[in-house]
Amino acid sequence: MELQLLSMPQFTERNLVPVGSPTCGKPCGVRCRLPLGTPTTCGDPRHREDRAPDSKVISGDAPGHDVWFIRSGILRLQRHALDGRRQILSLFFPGEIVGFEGESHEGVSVETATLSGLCRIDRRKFETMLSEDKTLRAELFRQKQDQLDRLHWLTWSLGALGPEERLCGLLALSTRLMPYQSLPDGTGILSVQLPRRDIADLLATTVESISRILHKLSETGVIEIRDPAHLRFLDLPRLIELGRIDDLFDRLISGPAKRRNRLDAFMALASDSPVLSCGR
Amino acid sequence: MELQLLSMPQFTERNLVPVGSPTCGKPCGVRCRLPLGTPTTCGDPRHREDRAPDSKVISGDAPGHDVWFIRSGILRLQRHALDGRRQILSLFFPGEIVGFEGESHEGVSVETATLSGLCRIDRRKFETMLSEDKTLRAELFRQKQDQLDRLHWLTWSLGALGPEERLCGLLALSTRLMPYQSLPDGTGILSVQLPRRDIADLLATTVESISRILHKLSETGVIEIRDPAHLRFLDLPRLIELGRIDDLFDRLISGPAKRRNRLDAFMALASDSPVLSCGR
DNA sequence: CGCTTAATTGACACCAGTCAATACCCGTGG
DNA sequence: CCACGGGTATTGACTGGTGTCAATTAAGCG
Repeated sequence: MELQLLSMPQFTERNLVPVGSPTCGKPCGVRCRLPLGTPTTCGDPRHREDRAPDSKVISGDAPGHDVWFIRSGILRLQRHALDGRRQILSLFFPGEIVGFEGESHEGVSVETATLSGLCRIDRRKFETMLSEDKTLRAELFRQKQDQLDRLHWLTWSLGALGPEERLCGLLALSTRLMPYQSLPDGTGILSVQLPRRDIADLLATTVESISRILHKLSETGVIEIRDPAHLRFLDLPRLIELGRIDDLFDRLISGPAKRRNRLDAFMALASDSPVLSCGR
Repeated sequence: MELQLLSMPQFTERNLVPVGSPTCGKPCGVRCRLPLGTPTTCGDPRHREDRAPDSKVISGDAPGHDVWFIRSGILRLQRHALDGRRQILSLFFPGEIVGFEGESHEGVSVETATLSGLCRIDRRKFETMLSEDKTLRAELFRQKQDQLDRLHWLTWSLGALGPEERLCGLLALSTRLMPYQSLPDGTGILSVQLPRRDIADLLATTVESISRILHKLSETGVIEIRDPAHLRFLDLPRLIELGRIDDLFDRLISGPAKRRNRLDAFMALASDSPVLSCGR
């Protein structure tokens, strides 16, 4: 049972919003401005687990009888080939539920990409909750659709775009997925939460290419590299353009909220869903 | 309203199982051995539409207030770039429901890849059916999961494998997705339903590469090319190996059936679901 | 029997992955 | 305080696979 504590030396920096501006009052880790799902805090501390990066959550081989709720951090759904090649198929963000369906195939696994706060839920208990709570059912359905949307983007990118375009697209999307501070002058600073390796394996390219592209972008004046984990976006519109996500941008981000309305119409419920009182 | 009749000259051949062996009694078009979903025939002829290949079903721009049930044929979910590049994100098979959610983004569209028999369902009516029929809800959820599984395979392939491996994988999977006749000697004949162009755009490669790979495989003795639309698999295990889907193979195919059991447990219902009495 | 479209084959160039070496950051221990 | 060590990021040189372009063949249909 690998339960690990918070202070992992080499990652403290990565998980903070460092640039000097206290826009959000709280300690503001990954919680900051995340429109996906509802990063509810788990009430019962007994079910909470704080995980260091690269810690295994779902192994794929060992089915594992738990469902996970993400309180904070980013998880990755990945797949390894025998020769070591890895492809990240999807990322999971705070508020999302992982491990109930489809994440426990042979060969695929789920791990933490960053320092993460999870909440463990017993599978049977979760199924009971599902059968009783329409709101939760609707939420789960919604999340599944979100995952499909994101996967559609990734598939499109991998198939039709080059490495540079893909990276630009990801960067643009990251303004909504990771801590991003808009500055008065229209620029903004992104805290890159994912290590290079994960970015590379997500976009099906290499760390070398990532580096090259990033520096090329900085020479073009699109971004400014403060340090490897902090990028200043000088021209976000251009980034969106380069990433060919003009149309996808809104949908992929604001989708969840809009979609919920349509679903609620027939899947029942009225309240705005605190969603999970986790465990108990 | 582009309702077209069955006899499209240049595709008659492609849509038949031609090789001399009447294994399946009926006229046996795409209906033959399709484990995905339940290709129920639509009772009311008024809602039925037979579509020629490359006919638009969902435009993406014009929302379109219909949901579609696939009686026969294969549909493709695709996305175009401004410069003409196209990526096929997913295929839909008989028994599946299309157009309810997530297929009507900006930029993406759904078209018929082969001659197809559809059934048009009014969106509002469909929503009503959904709210009343637990079975249908469960089925829809199940299909969403199936699409995720298939998309996971595609994403994995695009990201981690080369064109040759991807094609081999697709071919292996096609034994369950398209008409495939197992012969006594262990070999089998696949009727390729998709035109080269669609295969290329699905696997993010070119028709030239497809051709080259196919002929290379025939020289290696893995397959035999009877004609462009009919391949004889001399060594299916090798094909599975080359496509790196050893583990995925079963799951991707038999998944739907198994999964249903788990879902039904809490999403209610007992019967084996005729699923849709379409329209009315 | 000629037309259009699809499929094949060949020649070529270039992008991006691979390998290898260096620079950088950070935490540790002397 | 500084030297060391491990990991990450960066940079450079090289090569091979694949896409691109163009031409040929084959097939299907009127």
